[in-house]
Amino acid sequence: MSAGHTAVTDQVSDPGATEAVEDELVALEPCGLPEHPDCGIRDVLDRLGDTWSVLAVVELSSGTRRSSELKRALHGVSQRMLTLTLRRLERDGLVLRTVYPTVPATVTYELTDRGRSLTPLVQQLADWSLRHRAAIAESRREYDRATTASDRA
Amino acid sequence: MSAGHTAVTDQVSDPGATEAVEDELVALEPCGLPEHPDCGIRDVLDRLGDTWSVLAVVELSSGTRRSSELKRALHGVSQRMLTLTLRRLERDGLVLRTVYPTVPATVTYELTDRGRSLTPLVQQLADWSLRHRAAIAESRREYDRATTASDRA
DNA sequence: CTGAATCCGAAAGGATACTG
DNA sequence: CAGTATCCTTTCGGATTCAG
Repeated sequence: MSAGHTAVTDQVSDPGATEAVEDELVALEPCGLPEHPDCGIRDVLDRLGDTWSVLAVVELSSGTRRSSELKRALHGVSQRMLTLTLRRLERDGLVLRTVYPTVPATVTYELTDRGRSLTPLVQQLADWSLRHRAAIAESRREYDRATTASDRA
Repeated sequence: MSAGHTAVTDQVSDPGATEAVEDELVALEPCGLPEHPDCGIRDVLDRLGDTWSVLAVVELSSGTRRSSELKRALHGVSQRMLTLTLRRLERDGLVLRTVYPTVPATVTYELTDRGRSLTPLVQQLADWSLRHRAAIAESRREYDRATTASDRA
């Protein structure tokens, strides 16, 4: 990155900057669990739900990346979904997008503080997935074998 | 669930029972990150991605639940999605389904060991979501306000 | 009570072609 | 290189209805 001079970061302002204390459990006043429909937990979880968000955060957790680098790291991602995913992460204040006014456009992405606060969780998810993916695949085969042939029990 | 005598659990067999060591980081040999397409991480993450799986796991983390109880706990869920969600979790070996041969059918769901190993992660996700949802909502408003009016910088 | 089946609208997401 | 727009297919997921 060095030579960037007039890079344009998509800093709209500084929303939610006062969230500061990242390591203090919230009170859960309105609703503590899924009992409530409009609780808003799903709004956030849905972001982790789409196909590429988690992988993008994992990749960005090791440092700033260019768009093309992310494209390669996320492998099967289409240009469209890459952009959409990063836009949503940026919109949520998890990722900072910086545009360098170079000849062939240069754009970098990096995690914000909020995004970094999510890193350990996302890393654990990736670890868990890797640790269990074989057993899960086996469970699925078993399940399918037991259900397709005859019906269950 | 006291009186159950001949309850039928959907035990197909015991696939992946030898995964045992739940607290040892995996080696990540084949591929450590999203670099690889057929790595299989997404197969697992996708399960966390759908709308109700995480919420179901959270609810089941506090104990065995009947179908109707889950239906109420997950609030807006439709009968169809409740069944689908639980079936997928069962297929992945995260949830155990038990049918009691009572007059009006009785079915309970509970986490398996594998499902329980996921509980802390899911709980952290829920916590994180609650802790940040306000700030994220604010970021979204800011972002939308800055982009709908004029185009970005 | 629990769940399977059908119908159908709404998204997610890939492929491609086109701009700066 | 980075991103937008369009098209098109697949899946998600709700509503309803029927069955054990």
